[in-house]
Amino acid sequence: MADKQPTIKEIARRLNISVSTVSRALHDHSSIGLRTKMRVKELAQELNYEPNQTAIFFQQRKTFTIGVILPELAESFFSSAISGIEDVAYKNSYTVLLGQSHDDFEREKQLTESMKKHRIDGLLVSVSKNTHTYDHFKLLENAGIPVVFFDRIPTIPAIHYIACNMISGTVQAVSYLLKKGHRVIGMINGPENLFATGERTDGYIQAMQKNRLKYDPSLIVHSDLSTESNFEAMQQLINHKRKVTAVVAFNDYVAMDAMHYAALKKVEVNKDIWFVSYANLPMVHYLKYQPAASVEQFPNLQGKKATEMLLELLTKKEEEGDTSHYKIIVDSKLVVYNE
Amino acid sequence: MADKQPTIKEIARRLNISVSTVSRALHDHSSIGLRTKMRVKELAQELNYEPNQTAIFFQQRKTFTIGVILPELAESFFSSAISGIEDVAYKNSYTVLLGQSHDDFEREKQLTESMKKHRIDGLLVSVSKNTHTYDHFKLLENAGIPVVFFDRIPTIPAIHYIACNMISGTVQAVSYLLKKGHRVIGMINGPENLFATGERTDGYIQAMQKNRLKYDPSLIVHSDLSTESNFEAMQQLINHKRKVTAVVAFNDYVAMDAMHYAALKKVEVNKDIWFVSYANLPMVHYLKYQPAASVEQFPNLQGKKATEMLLELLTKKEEEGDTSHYKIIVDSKLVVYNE
DNA sequence: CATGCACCAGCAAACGTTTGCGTTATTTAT
DNA sequence: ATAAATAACGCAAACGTTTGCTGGTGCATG
Repeated sequence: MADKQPTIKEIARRLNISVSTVSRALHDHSSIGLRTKMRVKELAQELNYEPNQTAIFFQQRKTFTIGVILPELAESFFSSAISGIEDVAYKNSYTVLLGQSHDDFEREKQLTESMKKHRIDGLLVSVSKNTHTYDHFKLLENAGIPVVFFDRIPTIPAIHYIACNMISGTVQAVSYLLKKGHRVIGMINGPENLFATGERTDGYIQAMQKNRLKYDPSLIVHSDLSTESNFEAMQQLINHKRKVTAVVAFNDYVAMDAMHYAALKKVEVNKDIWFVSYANLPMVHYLKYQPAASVEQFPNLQGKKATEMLLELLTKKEEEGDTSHYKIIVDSKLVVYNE
Repeated sequence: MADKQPTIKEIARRLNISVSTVSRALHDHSSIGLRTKMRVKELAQELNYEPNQTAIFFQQRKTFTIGVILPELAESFFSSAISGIEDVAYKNSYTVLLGQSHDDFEREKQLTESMKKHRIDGLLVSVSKNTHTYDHFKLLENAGIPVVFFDRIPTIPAIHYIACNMISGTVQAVSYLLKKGHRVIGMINGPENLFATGERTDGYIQAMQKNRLKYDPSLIVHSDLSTESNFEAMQQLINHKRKVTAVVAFNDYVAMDAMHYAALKKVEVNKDIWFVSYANLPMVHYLKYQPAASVEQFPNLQGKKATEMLLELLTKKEEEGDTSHYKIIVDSKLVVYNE
């Protein structure tokens, strides 16, 4: 076992021809005679020759590998995304190098370093919650490695990104509730430093304006997304001086906690109070308390688009010069459950 | 921007010394004087030198990369597993190359090929449902690339693997139900060709024997895991000539379907009929109908252990000779929900 | 004063491929 | 027939590192 892998050299030696000829023969280069091509290919087959990719990577200064850094693989949003990423990469015979930051800024930095060393051709990243500086990404770009951000994108200019516009979905969500007759709509929003939090707020306000209703800031409460914090937020809404009959929750987990808390306080879900949330979960239908609708963020699609964007950048790069930045926004969309 | 990456050569040129000296200086080799070391390191720092890993990989015939092939990243079981894998790999400064087979045998083969070309140091794999031959893995091993199987393991000898023993958990599950007074316990099992299906059956039988009860094969029905099939299976159990008061479901999804179907048929869950399932899901607590208990399979742990095993094999390899095969079985464990 | 021994540093090969250019036959056009 | 074009292949450099071996100092030892 463990035979030495045959090399191009070996083939050349056996056939008494030069390595360059073998190489060209294997690549169907036009300057090699049909006879020799055949002989080379046959022997290659016979010896089970496989080109040494590491040698090729080295020689070509290209690895056909894209790095992916995201916060947490176990989160269903990201695992859907990576699934889409891998699919597109695979179809284009690229390979995926993986790293999770666990929302740790330092680890994110280390990962970018490590990936740079691995000479990835490009990077896909969804930044950690604690990322506050972006030099580590700039470093990659300066080294000619394009970076595409997805979903969690930094608030800096001159980057490529694809993100989901939470505003549209939020507008739809709030409008849906308004149409159902709700007038006092609460929102359990996320941590204030998150981009996605701001978008939800904007969407809420826009929807109110569109319907010529007054916006009451006290109806938007914030949670750090822990269960306790979610409970607390829900408590605030229940105790609000106005009677809140509907709640837009930051995501499904928050919604589940909120609904749970409401039930505890004898506020009946889908009777006294209604919920709309953002879809991270595939199995809302099996839940004890179901939100009436949920905003879909298309993680798989985002992953795919991001990868396509990156691959595009990789081919464009050869042609140089272009300094424009790609931005794609996919609209989120409200999915109303047929109760 | 896009400065040419400085090389060891460049440093040598600037310092008027040889490349070998620079290389050794950077590695703190004992045969280099302190003075030169300092000079080299300073300049390296200044130029922002980074060793070209692809060159090193090539030169050392080692990539510090492990491949991971699994069926479906979006499945929570596997995303937990990969999360554990990445963690251990990262801690040991290994890198993870990713591929999903989508339970497609051909794609699995292609992935192993691709990974072999990438010269991964080792492979972690959970085989696809349709994998019926294993030559593609043997090929890797013959090339000196160790393969460790996890969770979904082939039924062939002489392999390294880590798997979860479903028997123990199943015995616990059935025993639990027996202790609760149930005497007619149904089981919705999976496709018959799956290893995990057999183990569940075995566990069921063992538990019955242990309690000196007669085993009734007609109480075990099979599903292909689709919702329709799950419904059908549940129907069979409900219509069974004996009155089934408890059901062990293949996994949480199956359980959810089964419970849903039971409810539709006016068989009240956790009153007329009780469920135990296998935990793929983190949020059973939020479900409308909850199983009374669930068998934990520790995907994250399996991933970790598998990676540790692989890394161990990688270091052992240097010492050669050892042809033994590692096997680790982690026991599954029943988690009873405090209703 | 010669010998030996640390100590430092350089030379060159090697890893496996690709590719620009040069060389030799062979064919084609004039 | 002769120059010119073409076909088929080889030479050697290059990609960036590591590493075995060799060589040259300076210094203490015999």
